[in-house]
Amino acid sequence: MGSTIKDIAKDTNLSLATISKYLNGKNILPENKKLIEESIKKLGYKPNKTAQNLRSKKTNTICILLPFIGDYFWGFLCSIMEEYLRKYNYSTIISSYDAFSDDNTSELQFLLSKQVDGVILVPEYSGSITLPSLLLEAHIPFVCLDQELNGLSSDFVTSNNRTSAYQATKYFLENGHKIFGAIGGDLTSYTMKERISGMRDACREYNIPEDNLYIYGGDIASSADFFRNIMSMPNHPTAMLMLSYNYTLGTILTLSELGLQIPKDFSLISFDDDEIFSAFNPPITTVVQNLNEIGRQATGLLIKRINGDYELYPETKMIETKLIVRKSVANISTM
Amino acid sequence: MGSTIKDIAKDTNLSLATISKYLNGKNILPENKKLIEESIKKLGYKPNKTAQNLRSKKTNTICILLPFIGDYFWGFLCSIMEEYLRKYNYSTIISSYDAFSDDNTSELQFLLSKQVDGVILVPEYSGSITLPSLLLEAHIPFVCLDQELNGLSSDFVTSNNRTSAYQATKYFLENGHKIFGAIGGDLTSYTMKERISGMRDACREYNIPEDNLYIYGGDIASSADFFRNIMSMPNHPTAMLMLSYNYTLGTILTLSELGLQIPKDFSLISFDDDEIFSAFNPPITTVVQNLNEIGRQATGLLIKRINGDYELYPETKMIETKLIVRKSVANISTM
DNA sequence: CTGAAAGCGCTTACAG
DNA sequence: CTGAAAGCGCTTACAG
Repeated sequence: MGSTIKDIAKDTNLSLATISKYLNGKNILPENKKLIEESIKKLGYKPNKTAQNLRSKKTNTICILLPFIGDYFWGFLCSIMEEYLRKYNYSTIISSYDAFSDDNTSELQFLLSKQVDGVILVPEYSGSITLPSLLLEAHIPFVCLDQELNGLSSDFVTSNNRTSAYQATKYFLENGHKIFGAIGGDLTSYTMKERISGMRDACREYNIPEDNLYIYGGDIASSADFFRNIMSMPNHPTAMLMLSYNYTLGTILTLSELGLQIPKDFSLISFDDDEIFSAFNPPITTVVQNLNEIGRQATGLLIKRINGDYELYPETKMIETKLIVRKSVANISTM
Repeated sequence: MGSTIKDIAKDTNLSLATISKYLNGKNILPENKKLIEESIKKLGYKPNKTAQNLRSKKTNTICILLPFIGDYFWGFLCSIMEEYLRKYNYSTIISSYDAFSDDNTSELQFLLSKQVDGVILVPEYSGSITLPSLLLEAHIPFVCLDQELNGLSSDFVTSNNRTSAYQATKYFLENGHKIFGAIGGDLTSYTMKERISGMRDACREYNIPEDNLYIYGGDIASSADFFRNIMSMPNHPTAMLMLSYNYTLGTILTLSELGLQIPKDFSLISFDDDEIFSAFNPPITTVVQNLNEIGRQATGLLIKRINGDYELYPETKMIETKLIVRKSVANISTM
């Protein structure tokens, strides 16, 4: 079907080796280069990656390993990283793995048989280290995203969760809020712990007692119950930081159910932005992660490791977030 | 590093060919089979897929091609299809392409160089046929998902959009609603046109005049304006079908802003389900697509084509949806 | 059923 | 800079 390097060699009267050199950007005579290029065009030649991989023992393929693909947040990040990797001349396989299994050998088999050059790993939670341990043993370079691993040091790229929560909390404080809280999912995960630490940092700075901070972790329905309970207290919070997207939606609805208006009756900041938050009335103030930078740093670091550069290993890169101020936080300091 | 077929041959005193036959499930003597299996275990042998691919000219790789990966809906479906494909012994590459480009040759190059055996294609809109045309020319089997192509016949798997909208509308009608509508994004796309046809089918059946049907397509902010306008009319709709997830959230918030309660003051059905819809108060009635079945059918059909079976080509598979009745539709027939 | 040999399409030392 | 030769790890006819 397609033409091969042999056809080009025959057509140009050059050797296979010379064609190969051209393909790999090595030095050849300009006149030969021209000959080869014409021939490639004429014969519609395309290098066979499979053969290249077999010979060079490099697949130029990396795998993004997710606990479960069906998550909106990771989808965006995957496309960003894919684009960066393409620039490095790498192609990307996206696959999922079972983070709750004690035995990830089948996943390792997959990576090994695919001969991927490296892995970008998104841990489900900080404790899922069976797969990372296997990668380490198999000498497959990998970079962790988002969650730091417990008891296993590795390269690691994440948002500066602590600082971002600190900034959001500070914004509450500057607007006169003195009792507030946070709602989210699994609070034992690395990212959530960091965010809560950031809140406490700000409280300490402003001399806000621990008791003024209401923090809840659980599913959406139970967190709505928590929220209703807390709002029935006489000295209830005036503001809350939503630790992830879904909880923001839930809380907004609970508020409207209680007949409370944002920001007049209650202030809100949400982690992670979405088209819908700016379309809301009022538009919601959010903490946005710099996904592009996360993707850029993670891929860059991985390629560096693949190329054998283990300078500063293991390295942690914290990417700054941005507080997008819209209209969901009221200034109550004059009250 | 890893052991090869040669090592197994040496270790078992059998020939390369015999090992290969074992690997490919051909008949060999039971005693040899046992020998080989022991040796494989002992040496930790793993077949090198790259070499297998090069020789057999089959990569057992298919590519899911999305207009943009960062979409929640496709993420789920991708993981489902990946799982099915794994059962067929295929691995999956997920990649994105530019649906608005007139020139998709770089995407084709990518597929060609990766030597994928087939493609599952998600068109951005019905008119994006530059890439499908190239696939057709290159004799790469592909199956379209979700959107039917304009002016290019191909295998095609989608939800039964028309029937699902018909059923939702009928549910409105059975509950006494006589003026209603739909809100969604790009109404010129195949899926949206089908859904609107389904609504009209139901209206015709119940002798509801065209004028009682308010349909709007646009972004979330402008559709909120539309909704506010329409609700200020004296004879405003009592119910609406939300043609996609985001619009449901927007409309719920507009309603609460207007001080209207679901379902007492307004009824709602949403396309596509999400955890949050059942956590809402009241929980939202939704039309859910059978993603698992869509994934199963799409992968099954593609594998069939790859294996050269072109029976009934081009084939369209419409997957039934399900109306999940919760509490967002009021019965107003006694009013 | 088994094995010796050729070859998939390319890259990699090694001479020249 | 160029080319002849070997070989990456496997599969595929072909004899036996």
